[in-house]
Amino acid sequence: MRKTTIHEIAAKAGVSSATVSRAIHSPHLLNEKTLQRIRQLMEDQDYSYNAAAANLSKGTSSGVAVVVPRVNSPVFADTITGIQEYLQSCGYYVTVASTHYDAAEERHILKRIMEQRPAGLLLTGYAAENESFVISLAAKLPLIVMWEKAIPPLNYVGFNNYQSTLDIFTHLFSLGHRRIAAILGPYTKVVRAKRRYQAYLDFLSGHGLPFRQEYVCEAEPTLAEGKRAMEMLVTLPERPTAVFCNNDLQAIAAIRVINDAGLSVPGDISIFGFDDAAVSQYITPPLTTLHVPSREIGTESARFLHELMRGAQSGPVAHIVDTPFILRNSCRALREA
Amino acid sequence: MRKTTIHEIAAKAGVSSATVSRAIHSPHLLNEKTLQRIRQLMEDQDYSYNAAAANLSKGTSSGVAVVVPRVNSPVFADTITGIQEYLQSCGYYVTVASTHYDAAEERHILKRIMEQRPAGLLLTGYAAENESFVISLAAKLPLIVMWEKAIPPLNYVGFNNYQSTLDIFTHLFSLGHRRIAAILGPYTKVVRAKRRYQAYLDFLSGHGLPFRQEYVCEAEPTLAEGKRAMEMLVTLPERPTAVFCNNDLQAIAAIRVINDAGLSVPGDISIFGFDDAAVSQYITPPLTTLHVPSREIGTESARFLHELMRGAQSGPVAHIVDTPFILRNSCRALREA
DNA sequence: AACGAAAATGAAACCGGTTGCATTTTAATT
DNA sequence: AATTAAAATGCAACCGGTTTCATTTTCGTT
Repeated sequence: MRKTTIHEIAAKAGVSSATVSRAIHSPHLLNEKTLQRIRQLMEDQDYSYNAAAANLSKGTSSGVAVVVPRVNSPVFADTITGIQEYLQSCGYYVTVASTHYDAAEERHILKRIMEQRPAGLLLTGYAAENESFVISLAAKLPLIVMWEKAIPPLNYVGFNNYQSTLDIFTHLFSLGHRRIAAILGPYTKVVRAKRRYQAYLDFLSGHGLPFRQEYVCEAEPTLAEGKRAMEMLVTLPERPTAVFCNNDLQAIAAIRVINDAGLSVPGDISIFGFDDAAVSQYITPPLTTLHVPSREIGTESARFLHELMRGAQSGPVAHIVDTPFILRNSCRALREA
Repeated sequence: MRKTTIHEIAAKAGVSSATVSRAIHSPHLLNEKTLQRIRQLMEDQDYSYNAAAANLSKGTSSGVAVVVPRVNSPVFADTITGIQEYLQSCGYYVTVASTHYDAAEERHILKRIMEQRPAGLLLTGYAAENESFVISLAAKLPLIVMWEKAIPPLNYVGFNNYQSTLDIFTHLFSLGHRRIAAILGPYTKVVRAKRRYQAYLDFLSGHGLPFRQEYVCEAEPTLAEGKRAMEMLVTLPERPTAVFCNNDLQAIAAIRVINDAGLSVPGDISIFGFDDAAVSQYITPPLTTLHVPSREIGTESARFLHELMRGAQSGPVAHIVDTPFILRNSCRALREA
């Protein structure tokens, strides 16, 4: 049951294995008849190219690894989709790994991935404490950080999480809101979330608003966690009039909780989401949110990575995607009672 | 900038490369001092294991390929998550490929994947015309079909799409509905969708209901397509009183369309979804649907695959997961006017 | 001290392509 | 027919681990 090799094909075709190798990769420089003969043989013998052998010989593979905190978040799923579709069409295959927002696991995963000698690496952020490690990786292979600005020499495709978040709070302020709560991501662990938290703090102090511990929730970007956080907020003696949610899933769950408490969105509480998940425009009320072009981040990252992998010596990639407000109906101006 | 190899480590440690190889995989059969010395050297020299070399030598890799129609469907994303988490913890890495519901692409992808000599293969269904090809693959490596019953000798973890769908229609019938429309998947292409379509046909004829072409929509399982389909249905002179949606995303979009048309769910039209996506319980009205344990399908498939890959000679895997109704508020009994 | 079994290690073939360079074949030109 | 450039193909070392079988070391026993 052993696999046929190019050597066997070569023997039967009366040529050398080099010629068979060329038949696969550079058919144009073979004699037409030889080529036909070899191809026929490969067909007959059910030949299957052995990528592992090629990888070893060439020192690299046609694999690209994507590292995300979790696979089943809508936004990362979109990003992965963008990457996957683009790279698959270029002949690369995409391996996905998840870190569960854990720095140690991230580091371990990255090491294991490097053993595969991938052609490129796509990271969704990275833990702060792994920064120097990531930089050392970037010296070894094409690498792009996604979803966040990264410091040189790292390439990135993302946006300014700090600024975007700040803009949202400022917007809520301009609508008259003063009691503004924030359901944030795991800011003690994730750089991206940390920046958003910082934006919240700076917003408060910048507008002379008091910091209230009970107005800030650290939650994973899931429906369940959004629910948990909102359940806490809605029972507060002094309820917030507006809540920033770190992602749309949390926002959707928050709306449900608010409704279940007999309150209305945006009547009693305004909700501002983050990401603009596909489903957000279909819910009731349609969600006001900030659009993050998750899929485009994937596609663009893949495109740049592809260029780097093909050896383009372009300067460092620093691509900032646009994140416009999507004003729908879950947020409105506060009318003074 | 060449990578350090075990041979270099061996030379510096004054041992043979075989010993270094053992230090990596079977440290217990090395002398303690030798082991320490080698490990120290690996650390100092920044040694990185070359998986490609190992793959070639061993004839297999520690990679598992997952083939899905599309990555960013919530249900497949869940399945992939389940797979990924399970297998990553077992030391495998997971490569994802998508077929876009295209048989030719599926076949092409599978061939390319086989070049990687993966340790196992996980398929989300497969195109009907590729069946014999898939069966031939199953003879070469551990392979499990997910989301659908498969015929021997194929292993599968899934459920009976035909029966589950039939149950839903029967349920709607028992609620008094007679004008029942169906937004189906791409049944001309996907086996899974084809079976559901057949269930619809059999339901109609089984209950003496007329087949109306305008009541059946072929649509991809996306929000946009669900919207398109429902927009068509809602303008029909004789509107359906209940609509089966092939997946929850379509159902969510359908509800929005109905609301926008000034009608209510379930007041005017009952909606029955499929999948029980995480978000479905959070929307308004909470969606009545059929729960598909997407993540569990992934986990179970991964578990079985893992067993097969470790050489367990268990009989064929035929695991049917439970798909209970989740009765929420988008569906109700028809009261005769 | 001698012996045998167990533990530790080495030698080298092997996995299946790749590729630079050499060589042969073919075709074009004078 | 001779010359030469171009096209086609071969040779063989190489990529970096793995693994079988043989050999050497170590160590407990008598």
